[in-house]
Amino acid sequence: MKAKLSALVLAAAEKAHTEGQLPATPSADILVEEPKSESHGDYATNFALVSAKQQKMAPRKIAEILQSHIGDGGGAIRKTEIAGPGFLNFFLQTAAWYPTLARIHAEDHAYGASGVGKGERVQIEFVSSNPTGPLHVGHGRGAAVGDATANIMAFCGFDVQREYYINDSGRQIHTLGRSVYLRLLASTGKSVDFPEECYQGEYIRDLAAQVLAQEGEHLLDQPEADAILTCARFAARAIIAGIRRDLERFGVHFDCWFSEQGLYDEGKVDRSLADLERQGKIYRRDGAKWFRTSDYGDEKDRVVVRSNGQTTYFASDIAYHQDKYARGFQRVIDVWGADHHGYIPRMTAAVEACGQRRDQFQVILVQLVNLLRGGEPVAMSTRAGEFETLTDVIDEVGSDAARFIFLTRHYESPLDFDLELAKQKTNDNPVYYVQYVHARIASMVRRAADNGFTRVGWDAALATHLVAPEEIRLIKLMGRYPEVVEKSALSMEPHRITFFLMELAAAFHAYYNRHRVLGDDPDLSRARLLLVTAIQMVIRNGLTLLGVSAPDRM
RNA sequence: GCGCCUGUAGCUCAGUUGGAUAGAGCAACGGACUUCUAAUCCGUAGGUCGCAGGUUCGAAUCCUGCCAGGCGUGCCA
Repeated sequence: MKAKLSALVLAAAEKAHTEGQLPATPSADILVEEPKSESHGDYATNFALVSAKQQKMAPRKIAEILQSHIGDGGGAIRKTEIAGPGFLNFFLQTAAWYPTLARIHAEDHAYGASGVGKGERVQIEFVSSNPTGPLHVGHGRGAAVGDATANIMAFCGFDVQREYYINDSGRQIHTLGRSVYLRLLASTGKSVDFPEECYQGEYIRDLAAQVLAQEGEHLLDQPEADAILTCARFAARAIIAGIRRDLERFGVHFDCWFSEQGLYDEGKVDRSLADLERQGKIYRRDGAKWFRTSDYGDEKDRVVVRSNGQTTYFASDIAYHQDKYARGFQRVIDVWGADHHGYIPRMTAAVEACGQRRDQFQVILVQLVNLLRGGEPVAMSTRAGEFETLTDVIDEVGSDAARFIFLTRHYESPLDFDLELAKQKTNDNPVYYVQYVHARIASMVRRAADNGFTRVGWDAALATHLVAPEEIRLIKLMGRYPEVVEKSALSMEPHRITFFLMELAAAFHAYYNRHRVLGDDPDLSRARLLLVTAIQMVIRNGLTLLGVSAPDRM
């Protein structure tokens, strides 16, 4: 409808220009938008205001000329009105809204989908938590944001791959192995010092018991270095398996689990460093090797090989990102915790130095989660082992509530996650508010079937019974959904869909309380069933993109 | 010091990418269950959009400078 009006406005302006009423050729980017207030019509254009300078004419005068050429849009426009400084407002015929409803019924599960992504190959890498302990709530937010973004982009025609990068190499894996080994020694009765830098959580003791059960007593007779390596490999594998389980529970599936160690094993890190060194992008200083990231906008150069010969994480990250582009992704999106933001300039620099455009690398920086219980902060420290794990939170509040709450805020703002609030099945908790719409309508459909209203398909004649202002408002609102999804995909902001769903839910609940769907008039009842089942489809489609279920009963 | 993020109603947050009179939820107050699910709805009240300039027909939105909070700033990961 919006596009149709834009075309109409442009045609009118061109006609006026041809007839000599407008001096300049009208530019093509005509903006038609929905005014906030209904008194300003269903749609409005600011063409007259925007083009006043170009046309050298008063905005209201331009609007008048435009108005005289607009016509009735093939019967869709009831009236036009010039208002304020020069807006041209459109008031549509009631019947102009029915095609929107027809479209929802026709497209059903696909309503809201589009092809704006044009098949662009995009990779979204998210969570990528180090395999040294279970996922906590912060990772949950990254998982919800990454997964929903991937869903939404895929729905909009992007070719999306989800990836998890496993940091299974380097010092913290060694620390993990050492932590398990020391707990293992302690469990055999030896008195050992357990250093502060080791992982303190209870799960380390469990892993120690498991590795002992699998490897047997001879593990203790091995040289310490070998035993630690065994423990490290065992623990990392077990923790990754646990992470994978937690994510499955959370409804998150990855297409690819990518191993950092694999990059080393295949020589990709060495090759990448050698290439860059040959190109003069890496140099030696103070016994270390430095990458010239400052040539690409970073504030200073960064070490890739330390003077002790060990590579830094940055080195493998460079090789890793090169590998992503080598696999054919046109755009790479990394979802990181906000505490990594200092890493963005150097990673962007590295991507550019390796021959990609800056805009082919994007970072979604997810702000921190403050976990609360009844308003009181819950301590979260991995080292002290007293953190709330994601799986505990899912146990307590459920996957749906957790995912929805993670997506009720722009990812750039910090989030207070209150466990008590998330559990409440009241209107404090927006997830149930939205799901309730779906369940209520499902219940109505069941009731309708009992009363002999077999589920009716789309029927244009029947739809003309929908004339109440609330009904038109609902259709209009649903008509906006495809645009919301598209903007959500292009800006990578899933919360837009969450807020849209809450708005649609509010409009539905208000309608429900005011109008009876299943009443004495069979045609009216059938017409209203057409309306509410469309709402049900839109709610379900939106919840699905967010990774939240749409229940038939609550 | 420098960099990134944030600042909107008592609280938690939206704000259609520069539009008209800035919106929700919670909390407060007053109402609606003999009803298709009250996990709901209706109403009242609540604002110097951090502050000061600038850009223009028009600014919560863009630019500059301040103020406040969070995070970062390693040959750590």
